[in-house]
Amino acid sequence: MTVRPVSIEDTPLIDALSRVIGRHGFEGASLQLLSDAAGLKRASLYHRFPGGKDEILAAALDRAAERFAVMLAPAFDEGNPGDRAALVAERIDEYYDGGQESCLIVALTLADDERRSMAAPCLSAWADAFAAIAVDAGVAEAEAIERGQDLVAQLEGALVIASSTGDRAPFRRAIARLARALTSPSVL
Amino acid sequence: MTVRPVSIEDTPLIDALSRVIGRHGFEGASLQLLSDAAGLKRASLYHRFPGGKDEILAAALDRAAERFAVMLAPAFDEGNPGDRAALVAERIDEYYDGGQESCLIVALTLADDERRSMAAPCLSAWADAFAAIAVDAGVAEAEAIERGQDLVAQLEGALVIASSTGDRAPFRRAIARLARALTSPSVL
DNA sequence: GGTCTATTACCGAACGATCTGTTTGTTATG
DNA sequence: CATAACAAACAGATCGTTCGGTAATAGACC
Repeated sequence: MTVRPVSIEDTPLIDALSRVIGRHGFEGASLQLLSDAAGLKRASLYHRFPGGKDEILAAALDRAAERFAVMLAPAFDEGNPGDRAALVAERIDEYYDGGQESCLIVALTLADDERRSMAAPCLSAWADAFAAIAVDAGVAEAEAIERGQDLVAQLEGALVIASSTGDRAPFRRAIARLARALTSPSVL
Repeated sequence: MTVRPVSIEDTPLIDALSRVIGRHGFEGASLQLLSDAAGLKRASLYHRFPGGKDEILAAALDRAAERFAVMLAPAFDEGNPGDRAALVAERIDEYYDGGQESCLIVALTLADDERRSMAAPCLSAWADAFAAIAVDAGVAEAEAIERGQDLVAQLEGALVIASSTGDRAPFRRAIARLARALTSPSVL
């Protein structure tokens, strides 16, 4: 077996690159910015990702899907729906660092149609996880699905506001309300 | 007085340019794309906007502020808060074409820090207008402000979802719920 | 242990292409 | 005659990408 004297491991590397794409968008994330954030020269990035920017984006999306799966896992566990919702809310808060972190999904909104649709599965998984909790809390399925979507929208919008104005209060409120909004028997 | 044989008037020109910036972001909106959307060659765009892309962005933001003022005007009228909210909701729905239109504010989220902050006043005006309606409906001021922000987040997030997945249902629901959410005496 | 070789990560330098920003001159319109 | 629009080109920067070379390590062989 060969030994690889890497200067930065794959996981933190991809996380750093994801942050740049999330903050500047796919087109705005120039190799210069990516290189700076990674601590690797442009040519070295091509050694890690021979497919160029597209492969970097694919890696970022794979990593996002992986992190989303962990983040949303409690939604599909057994147990009290309220507790599961609270745990998911806590992990979402961690993932987005209390609203400071920008969202890769939002960033891809400004890319080509092809790349824009790459984020859709993440969004669906998110809404589905919320809906699963609501269903377990006794909410009718049709309404549970709507609530899931709407609460994802609430969080995404709060992230946009945080990015634009720096005000993280809407995100904090959305996180704080999440469990109640998912499990409440009445309308949202 | 001079005569100006323009091929496209300022207002529709700026609207077309705004759409391009909203869809591709400021960096992604190359002069090629802007030129195509405007039906004017690059050199002609420089004739209309001698300051280049920055002047185009400034014009787009001025126009957005103007359209926002019209859209939100009923919030500061007199009369039934519920009716005013419904009227504002209708105009928001028009502005974003039922969720099809992408939001310039979201697009600027991915720009430089300087340009990113340019969208903040629009966002504040929006939330303030919502808050004004809620206050007139008898909601305590502190909660009214929060509701305003949260409902803006709901709408922005719904626009993100529409951009990503093409599903405009969350936006439609947010519009439909707006008046009730603003004027309801209970919590959101 | 010492030496060779293969493999790997990384980097410097350059490539062609595209972008922004601008200029000059021409055509067309009112 | 003034203005709008265009064609064509320019420099300079930056884009994504490729190629060749360097340093460092691992295993093989003596």
